[in-house]
Amino acid sequence: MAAPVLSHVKCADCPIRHRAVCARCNADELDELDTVKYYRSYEAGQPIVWSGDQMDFVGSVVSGVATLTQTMEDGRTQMVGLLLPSDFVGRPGRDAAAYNVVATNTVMMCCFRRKPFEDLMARTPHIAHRLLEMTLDELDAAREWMLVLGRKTAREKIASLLSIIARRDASLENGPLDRVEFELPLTREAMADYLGLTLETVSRQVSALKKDGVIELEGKRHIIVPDMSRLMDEAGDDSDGGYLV
Amino acid sequence: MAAPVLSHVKCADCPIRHRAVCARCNADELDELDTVKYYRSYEAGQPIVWSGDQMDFVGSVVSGVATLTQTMEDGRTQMVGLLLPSDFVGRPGRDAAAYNVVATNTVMMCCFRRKPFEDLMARTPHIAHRLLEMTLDELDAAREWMLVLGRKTAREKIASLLSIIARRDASLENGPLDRVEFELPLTREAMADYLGLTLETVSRQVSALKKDGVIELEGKRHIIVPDMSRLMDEAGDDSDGGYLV
DNA sequence: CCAGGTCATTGACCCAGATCAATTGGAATT
DNA sequence: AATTCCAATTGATCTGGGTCAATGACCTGG
Repeated sequence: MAAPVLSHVKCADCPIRHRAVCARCNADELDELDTVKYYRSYEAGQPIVWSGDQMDFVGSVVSGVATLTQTMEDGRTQMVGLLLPSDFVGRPGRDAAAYNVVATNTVMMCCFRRKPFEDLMARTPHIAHRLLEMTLDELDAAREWMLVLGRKTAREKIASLLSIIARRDASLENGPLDRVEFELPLTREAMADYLGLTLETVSRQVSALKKDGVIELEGKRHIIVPDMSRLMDEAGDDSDGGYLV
Repeated sequence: MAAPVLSHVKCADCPIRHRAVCARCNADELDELDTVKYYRSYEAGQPIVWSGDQMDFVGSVVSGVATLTQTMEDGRTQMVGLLLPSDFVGRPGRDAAAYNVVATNTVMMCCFRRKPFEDLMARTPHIAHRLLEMTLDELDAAREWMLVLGRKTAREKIASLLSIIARRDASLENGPLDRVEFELPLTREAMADYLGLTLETVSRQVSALKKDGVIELEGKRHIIVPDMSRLMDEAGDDSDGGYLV
């Protein structure tokens, strides 16, 4: 996991360097943010924010993976976003969280108190502009996912999820795109919640993809994709973008 | 359909007064926009923009209804948004459209050429800020819809859709919230595409809701909801927001 | 007033994925 | 090595919604 390209960013302690927030910020602006910045880590399974809670910070994921979920009273839950390192958390201008954010493994967050962040945002067009950009990306991802949820078969859904994670992972290393290898950051149940399936169906379809040689498993979580284009075919994916919230 | 509250907006010709774009703009800014503004109407079924096309304008829907859809190569299609009067179309900063936008009936659009609009946006924080706000609303709507697509039954899906349209419509008139009456702006097929169902299932579930007295039909498109809270119950909806893209 | 077209309803049957239930396989604890 | 625990697999069965097909209900134009 080499450091991404984006540089000239002041937040020196963050390995990911706030790709999300700071890509176009200059040092002065970041100095200001540094004064209200803090780090916090969360254990696997621990809630980071809960739907309806007052949200007093925004920030980005430094390491680990967190999920964004929505729940009905009867317990049915749907994941609406997956937060990987460098992803931004929080909705400037809104004070209550709309979703549950839960750490799936040990998560390190780099947080800014919301008020100062919003003040800074109001004064520096760069940041506001960058945030709009990011929000549009998330919107695209959400809408791409609507197609997955509404119209794809279970097998295609699994392939779509694996393909998104693989591509996202592969963009960090930058080897050739045919063979990709990665650690699944989700339990079968979490995958099911993302895909609108049951965990049994997820398990069956993963086994089926393995039997058909589309993927290889090492243990239960380590996935090897011998041929990315094959996987993307299985996903029924014409998209080349590959966003992920 | 009385004119909404938002005022002090220069775009005099638009009945809806650009709630979306201009809520906080002052006259000077709007004068500038007026010089690059034009109107265009589209007939039922006519594409407004096509996925992948160069998008040279942004704008808002003045009247009529349009759909935002995504399609797979084999023809499966998923609606990812419904555009009602006052909704904004276009993604500032992106030059290619990501979805198909199609008029479902006669649609009047008020458009701004994209370049001048973006220039204005870069100079006036209000507009950028408002746009971020709107995009966050759309993101919430998309994510709410992910729950509908992933976890709700066919009956709940129909109830969710009717409830969203009814609430959106009812907020324009402002009678009591128990009895609501409105014209469905979608064919059964379009509803199916929104809900990730087939048109037959949509038809069956609409009939079922009618048989159970949750809704009444007058013709095929005119819906009467005698008791909104009943309908929202059927939708399994705890949300009070009721966003719609 | 009838012909043809579009949109919607309804029925009969089927299947992908849900549900219920038993088992396996590690990893951690004792 | 035995015990617990939890994630995951696998099997058997059921069902909600898909599929295929026929019919109805309006329109619009001739």
